[in-house]
Amino acid sequence: MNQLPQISEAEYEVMKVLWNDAPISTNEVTDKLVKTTNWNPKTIHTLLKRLVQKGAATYRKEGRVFVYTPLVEKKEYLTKENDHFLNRFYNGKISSMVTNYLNSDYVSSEDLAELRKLLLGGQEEER
Amino acid sequence: MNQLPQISEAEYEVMKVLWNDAPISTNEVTDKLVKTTNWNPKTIHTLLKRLVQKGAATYRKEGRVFVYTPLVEKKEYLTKENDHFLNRFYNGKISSMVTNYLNSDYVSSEDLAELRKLLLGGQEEER
DNA sequence: ATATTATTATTACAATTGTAAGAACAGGAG
DNA sequence: CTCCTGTTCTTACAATTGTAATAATAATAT
Repeated sequence: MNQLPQISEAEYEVMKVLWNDAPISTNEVTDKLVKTTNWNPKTIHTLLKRLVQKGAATYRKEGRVFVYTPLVEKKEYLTKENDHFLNRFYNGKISSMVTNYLNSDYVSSEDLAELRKLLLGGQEEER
Repeated sequence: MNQLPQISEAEYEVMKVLWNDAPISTNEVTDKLVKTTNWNPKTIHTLLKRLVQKGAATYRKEGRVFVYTPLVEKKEYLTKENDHFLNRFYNGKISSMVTNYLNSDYVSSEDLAELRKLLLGGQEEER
């Protein structure tokens, strides 16, 4: 059924905007990303177009302007990327990743505390 | 000083062999990878060569054969990839990643149990 | 109606990657 | 010494990606 399209790193930044604010016009997307990146608006247009080609997003004409909506779900996409990452580097086990992290002096202690809370307390929050 | 080279996904599979078994000859690398992948030996040669070009590995002639050794450390490389991944998808927070995981019915319960143990018990193992 | 402007569409181009094939060369077999 | 063969070196080539520039078109202002 699905087979999520492959979304590049730059394209993913655009998807984040769509996920947050869709339906959103070309110009709005551009404005947002020009602030958070150093991309030329033309570049952003290209990325939007590629996302549509790939089936990751769609648009409708609203007046003379295009308004975009994502077609792939963020959660589904993240799950795919998680899997891929863990399989590639940690044999599919998130615990191995965490182990590496614990040994690397690169976790902030808040992050770590939060992790503990998650795993001890109720892990059934829906949001 | 460092600036780790960028190692592609296929190249990374080769690096794993080097990390495990270096110093290791072209043919040994090839044999191993031919078993675990569906790559042509020629492809593996290309990958080895690219790794050397990139400075991720080096070799010495041993008789008429090349023997390879990694130049980048696995742990260092993993740390870099972790960071990159977490920044890209989870705002740098491993706890966010775990949250996503907990909500995704894709963690095995053993993996989860292990994770709990890690975070509760002593996290000061060196190996 | 026409010129200007805003928007979308087409084209560009180098680097990286996956995936090898073919050429060159060096050592061992005869 | 010459040929075969195993090993390394050079070249290939399409897809994807980052990063746009230029062209076409539609709407607006005059």
